Amino acid sequence: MKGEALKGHLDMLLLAALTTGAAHGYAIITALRERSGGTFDLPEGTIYPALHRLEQSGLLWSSWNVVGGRRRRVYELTKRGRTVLAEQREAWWAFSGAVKAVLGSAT
Amino acid sequence: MKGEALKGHLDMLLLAALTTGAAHGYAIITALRERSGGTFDLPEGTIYPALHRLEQSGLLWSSWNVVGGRRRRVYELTKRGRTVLAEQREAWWAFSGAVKAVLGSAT
DNA sequence: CTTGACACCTAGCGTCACATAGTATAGAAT
DNA sequence: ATTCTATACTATGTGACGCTAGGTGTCAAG
Repeated sequence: MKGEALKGHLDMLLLAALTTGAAHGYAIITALRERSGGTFDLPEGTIYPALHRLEQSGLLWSSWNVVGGRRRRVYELTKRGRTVLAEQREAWWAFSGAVKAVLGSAT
Repeated sequence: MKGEALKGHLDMLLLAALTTGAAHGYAIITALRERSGGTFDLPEGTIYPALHRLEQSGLLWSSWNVVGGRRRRVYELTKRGRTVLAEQREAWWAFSGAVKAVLGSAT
């Protein structure tokens, strides 16, 4: 993973990572790394601001939670978050389909 | 198509559009629109600077050409352009595969 | 003689992933 | 005791780049 490939798709990935249930930032990083087979190994400076952005937009909500002396901010999808995720999923299929079409038109 | 979905993938699309042969900027816009079924309807302010960038990086070369009183700058892939395109293709498959994995892990 | 398709160019803007650095706890290692 | 690693979050700054918005000019059709 390099460059700006993620631009515009990160929000969708974060929302998608939360469909399986609430999670805190660090856990999301780990989950994305594992589910993507190591492709998405995102730095903290990428995901924390993104989570804040998503919460501010009303797509996530968070609550504090202390586990073993460590405080965690646990995020969960809002209803709007689910709706937006569905939209972004569709947009992703359109996008990736279009890319495939362009790439494939001259293999 | 909205947002920044294209970020980091535009170069690949432009290179891919030129695998079928030389073309000028305007024709590339049209080709991308058609091949993508209308999904990629890119403004001139997007593709012209991108083409300049690619030429400066040695992935394309261009020559002027006049057809019916209209001047066109015709672009063609360089050898390095083909190589880079191949790399970006692979990167795309890795990327889109990883996205699919994350999206799919909780349908 | 205006409209619209063709064909190119560039200055500047805004977004956003990422780098970087700092704070803090817990457990294991030395 | 101390250092290291993993966990966990915050804040600020930067740079790339797609896009907006403006400009130039040709040609055919109405």
